[in-house]
Amino acid sequence: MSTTDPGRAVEDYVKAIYRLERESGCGEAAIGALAELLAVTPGSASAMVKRLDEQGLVDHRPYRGVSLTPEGERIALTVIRRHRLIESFLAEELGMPWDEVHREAEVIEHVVSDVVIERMAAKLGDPTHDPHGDPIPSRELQLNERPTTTLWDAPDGATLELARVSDADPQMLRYLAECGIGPGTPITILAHDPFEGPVQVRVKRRRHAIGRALARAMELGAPEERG
Amino acid sequence: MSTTDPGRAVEDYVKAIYRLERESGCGEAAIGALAELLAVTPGSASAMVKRLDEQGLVDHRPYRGVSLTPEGERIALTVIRRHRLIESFLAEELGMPWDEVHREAEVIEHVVSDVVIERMAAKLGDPTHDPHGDPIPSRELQLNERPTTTLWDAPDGATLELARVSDADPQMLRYLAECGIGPGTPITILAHDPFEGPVQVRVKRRRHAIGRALARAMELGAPEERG
DNA sequence: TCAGAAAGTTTGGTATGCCAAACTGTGGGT
DNA sequence: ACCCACAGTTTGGCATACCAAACTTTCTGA
Repeated sequence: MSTTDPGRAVEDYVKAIYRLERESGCGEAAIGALAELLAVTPGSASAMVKRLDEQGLVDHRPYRGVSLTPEGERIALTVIRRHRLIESFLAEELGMPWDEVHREAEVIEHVVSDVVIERMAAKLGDPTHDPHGDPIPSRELQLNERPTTTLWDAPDGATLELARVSDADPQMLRYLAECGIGPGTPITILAHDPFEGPVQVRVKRRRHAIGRALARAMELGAPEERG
Repeated sequence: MSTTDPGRAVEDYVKAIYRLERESGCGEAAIGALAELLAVTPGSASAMVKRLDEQGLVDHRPYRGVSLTPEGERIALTVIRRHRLIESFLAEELGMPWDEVHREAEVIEHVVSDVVIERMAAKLGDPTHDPHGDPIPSRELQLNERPTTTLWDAPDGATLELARVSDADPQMLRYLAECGIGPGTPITILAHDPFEGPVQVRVKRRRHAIGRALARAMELGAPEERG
C-alpha cells in the first residue's frame, strides 16, 4: 500500500530507529531489528534506510547499523510528541481504554496538523507525561528521560515511583490500574521471592505480589517533582 | 504519491461522486467534474472509476457517467459522517476556527477508527448538524437533507432559517459569525436591490446588505425542529 | 585460518495512484 | 449526413513502498 502522504513511512522508520538506537546500547539500530519492529522484510528496511540516508535523515554504515542525524532526530521527536499527546487526548478527553489508544495514535500522528496537536496539548494542560508514564517531548522537542530500573531488578527496601509501563502488552496497564497502580505511584519493594518467584511490594498500605512478566514491564525511577 | 492505506483514494472518489451525483441533476457524475473536484487529470479519474466499478462500488457507463451502487453509497455516507463529526469536534471541543477544520477533517476522516468517531459523537451529544449547517448522517447512515434555496434566489418577504453555508470559501462562515449569523439563525428577506445589487435582510432586529457572492453561498430552508 | 551461519544488500517484480499524451466515442451545427 | 470539438479512455511512465529470492559481507567457532 502507500499513502498520499509521502511522509508516512519516513516518519515510522525514523521513530523506530530512534527507539532502537537507545535500546541497543551501541547507539545504532540494526536493520533486522528495524525490519522486525516495522513488520517488513529486511530487504524492505534496507532499501528504505538507503533512501533515508540519501535524504540526510540517517547515517547508514552498510552491514553495520543506522543512526539518526540531528534532522532525523528532530523528526522522530516531533512524531513522538504527536503520538503521546494523541494517546493522552484519546484516553483522557474521550475516555478511550488505554489499550486502544496506541493503535489509534499510530495512524493519526501522521496526518494531523501542528495546530490540532497544540490545541490538544493546551486542552490537556501541556502534560509532560502520557498515560503510560512516557515523557512527552516539549514544544521545543526537549525530552527528559529519567533513568529507570525494572521492578524485577530493583533492590529490596527501596521506595521508587512507577515511571512507565512498557506498552508491549496494553493489558498490563489496565490490570495495574485495577490495582490502583499507575505512573507516579510510589512503590516500596519488600522482597524478591526465590526461584524467579513474584516480587513482594507495598503500594498505598497494601501488599501485592507481582509476577515476573509484569515486574519486567514496570519501570521504576526516583520520585520526581512534576511541573 | 500513494498512501499506506489502500482505501484513502477510494473514499475520496466515492465521496466526490456522492456529491456530484446530486449536484448535476441527472443522478450521474461526469468524469471531468470528478477529476476537477479531486484535482487530478481526467485520465486518472477515468482509470480510478474503472477500478471502483470492478470493486462494485460504482456503476460506470463509459463515455456517459458514473453513479454509486448501494455499497458505494454506504461508504460515502460513512465518510461523510466521519468528516462532519470530526469538523464539529475540532470546532466545538478544540475551539479551532471553522475555516481550518475542513482541511484537517479531510485527512483525519480516512484514518480514525469507528470507536473514536463514536466517542466524539457521544462527547458532542450526537449532533445532527455540523458547524456549517450540513446534516450529519446518523449511525445507521440515514441523512435528511432539507430542500434549500440560496439567499440570492429567496423571495422577498419570507423568513427562513440559515440551513448551511457552502464550504467553498471558509472565510464566509467566519464573516457571518462576526455578524452574529450562523446555521439555524432566522433571516427575513427584505428586498433584492436591482442590477445584481445586495440582498437586504433582517437578522435579530438588525439590517444587513449581503452581496452576490455571499448570498449565493448561503442556503436557506424552512425552520426545522431540532432534536 | 577459514568455512559457514547470520545479518545485510541487491535485484526483479507487485500494487496503488498519479501524469502526459495519444487515441476514441458522442453529439451539435451546418 | 458528416465533420469536428470536446469529453472520455487508453497507453506508457514515474514514484512510493512492499515482498521473495539471490547474492554479499561479517564474524564466530572449530
